[in-house]
Amino acid sequence: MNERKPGKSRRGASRAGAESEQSRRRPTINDIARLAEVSKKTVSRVINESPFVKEDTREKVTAIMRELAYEPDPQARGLAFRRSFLVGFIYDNPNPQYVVNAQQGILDGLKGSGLELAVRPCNRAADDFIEDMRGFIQRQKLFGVILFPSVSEDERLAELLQRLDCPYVRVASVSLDEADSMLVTNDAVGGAQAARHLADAGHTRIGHVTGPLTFRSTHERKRGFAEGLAERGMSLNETWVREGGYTFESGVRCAAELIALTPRPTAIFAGNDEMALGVYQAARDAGLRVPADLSIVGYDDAPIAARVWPSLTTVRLPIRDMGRIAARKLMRQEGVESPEADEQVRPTLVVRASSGDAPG
Amino acid sequence: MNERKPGKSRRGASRAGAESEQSRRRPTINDIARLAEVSKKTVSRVINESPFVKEDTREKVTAIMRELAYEPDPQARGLAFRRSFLVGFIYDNPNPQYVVNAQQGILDGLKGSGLELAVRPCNRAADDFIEDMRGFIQRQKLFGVILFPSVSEDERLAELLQRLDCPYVRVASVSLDEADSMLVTNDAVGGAQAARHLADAGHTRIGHVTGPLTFRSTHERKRGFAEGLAERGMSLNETWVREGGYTFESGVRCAAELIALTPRPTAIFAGNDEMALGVYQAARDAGLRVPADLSIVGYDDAPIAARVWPSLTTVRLPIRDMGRIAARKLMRQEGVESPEADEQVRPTLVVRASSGDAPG
DNA sequence: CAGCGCAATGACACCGGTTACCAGATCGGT
DNA sequence: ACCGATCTGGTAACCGGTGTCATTGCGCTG
Repeated sequence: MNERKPGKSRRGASRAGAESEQSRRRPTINDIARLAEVSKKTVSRVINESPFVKEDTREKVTAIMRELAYEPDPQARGLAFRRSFLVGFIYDNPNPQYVVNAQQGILDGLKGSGLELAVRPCNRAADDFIEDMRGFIQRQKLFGVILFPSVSEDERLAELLQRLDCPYVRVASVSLDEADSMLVTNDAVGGAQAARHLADAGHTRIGHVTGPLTFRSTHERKRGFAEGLAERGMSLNETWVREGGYTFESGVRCAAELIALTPRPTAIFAGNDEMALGVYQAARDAGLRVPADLSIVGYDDAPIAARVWPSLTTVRLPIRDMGRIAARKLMRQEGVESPEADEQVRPTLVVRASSGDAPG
Repeated sequence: MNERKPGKSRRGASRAGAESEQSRRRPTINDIARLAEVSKKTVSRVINESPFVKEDTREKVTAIMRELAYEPDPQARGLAFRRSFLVGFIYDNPNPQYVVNAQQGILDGLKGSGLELAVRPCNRAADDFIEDMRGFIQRQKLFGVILFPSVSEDERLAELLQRLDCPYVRVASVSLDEADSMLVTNDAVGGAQAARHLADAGHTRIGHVTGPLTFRSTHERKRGFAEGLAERGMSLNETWVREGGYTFESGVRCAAELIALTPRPTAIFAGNDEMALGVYQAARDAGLRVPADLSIVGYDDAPIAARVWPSLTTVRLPIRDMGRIAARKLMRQEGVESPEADEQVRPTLVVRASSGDAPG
């Protein structure tokens, strides 16, 4: 008698005919061992690439595994290893484009390794945030965790991961941890590129709508922007800086304030593309033409940047690459072979139609 | 001697001090059984909500589980159940917004159930597509799979899932399967709404840029659109219909063709927002004002729809809801309690600035 | 009061791999 | 030919749960 609740599952609904039962069942390590005339331990050694197996034996076992299309059961392996083959992707970024790209990159990096990706959005402001994460990490005995901004900047989570002995890689705009666990995005470089581009076009009154000051990336982008201006003999005028919230609405509001100044800036560098679109809106509201009256530069190169009119000049972040690199970093940390050595992550400026020469 | 490859893992690197070892280890079912003075089988019964446990016993066991913050190991359970607690989300939609929303919805539905979500992008055109999927499903012994368009329309995959006895839910614009496994998106309803909206604004020459004809949704949206026009005593003129590819560029191309006709349409219904933006571009190229000279309606309500100027009238698809409903459908199929009964998925028209009265 | 049926529980094997430990085989050196 | 060192492979226990089946205790019936 089955003790489980009913549930009209289709499983096991097949007829009792046991004819091809043997051949239908997935092969186990015992089947391989029997056919190869070795012990299951030896098969296990082959699976785990132990060096203590004679070449002949290894080949024989490998051949049979291939023949039966044998795939070791990750659950059983995980149980014995006291560890799963699940990599956790924990994120709290509201930008879908960002999340999907990061996720895709991580999957690129994981491909072929036998590791699966379990995704987990989170809310850092929630009371049970840490408890929730602890449950996820510990219950699933995660192989490792990959963190992207802004949750990557959370020290409570980092501390939890260390305490639970769970390997992780943090992607962030500044180094917060030991090098092995960090992938730095060089946001300052992107800021500097935006600054040089606008300065070289002759702009001298340049505004900046920043992200929330609680984000590291905000400071990095601003710092780089200031440095870029400095290279051209200018300096960032705080009068023309406003703190936004990485949202469209905040972009509108901040840009409207900047445009209302006398003299007004002739160019605005927005901390992300979303806010840059808000700047477009504010410019339209004020009757300013882009880029004739006002040049605009964004950050991220969201797909929308190429779709709006005029198309948006912006700093492209290689998010997908970052995901791939982060995944491989994690694997290498854990002794899994991965094809590629470390790469540098560098933002690049994509010049489109929203930026032009300074008026006058 | 350790046979594994090195890998400078931090795991197990802690000092040998065994003082708090006992209390640090996660409790197992044996610990609970010992403290509750019952057999582990009885604890197992409590975990699985078997009805054959005396109320007293259940309470005692539950109390101890809570006290020790015991969480059964999903790997061990899965091994014994011959099934994992992983739900697979297989997708091939290129639209990040769509993917993230669907994913978020599925996670909403799964929340608190103990099921985790493993994501898997795929390429239906690849030679090893089915083999790849088979590996994923069988190796991980997936609890179930959720499919969104367009991979949800793939019959080879559906057949594979049936053969492997893996439960699934398909989200699609038409019913392709038994009701339990299907969540229908009623795309025709959305098409009809667009048609009525434009007809009521006085448009009589209405163009339509469709998606690829290989997609079911394309036919549904077009069918609904035609029905909506019919309700207003009009009919869809095939002269004003073009097949696009759900991409920006195809939107530009098709709209340019339509605009070049004499007489030209005064309104265009695009099969998705991406193409609708292409229509904007074509209108600008032709010197037409939106919506004064040309009204435009899209489909999806992508975030960009509210950001462009003029903002885009479009049909909103409740993708996140669809994800939640799909997840719960899957759970209910498998006898897992889920809080909510079935809901209907209905697109809604969001009227913005890109559509207006017919000129003249 | 014996006999029955059923709720409640436990003993034990098993899921598919792994490690710990041991024993047999191989091999070069003397 | 003998011996210890070095490989190689086997056995048993274990990872943390579940299935099967037997056993216990109890209220009810005849």
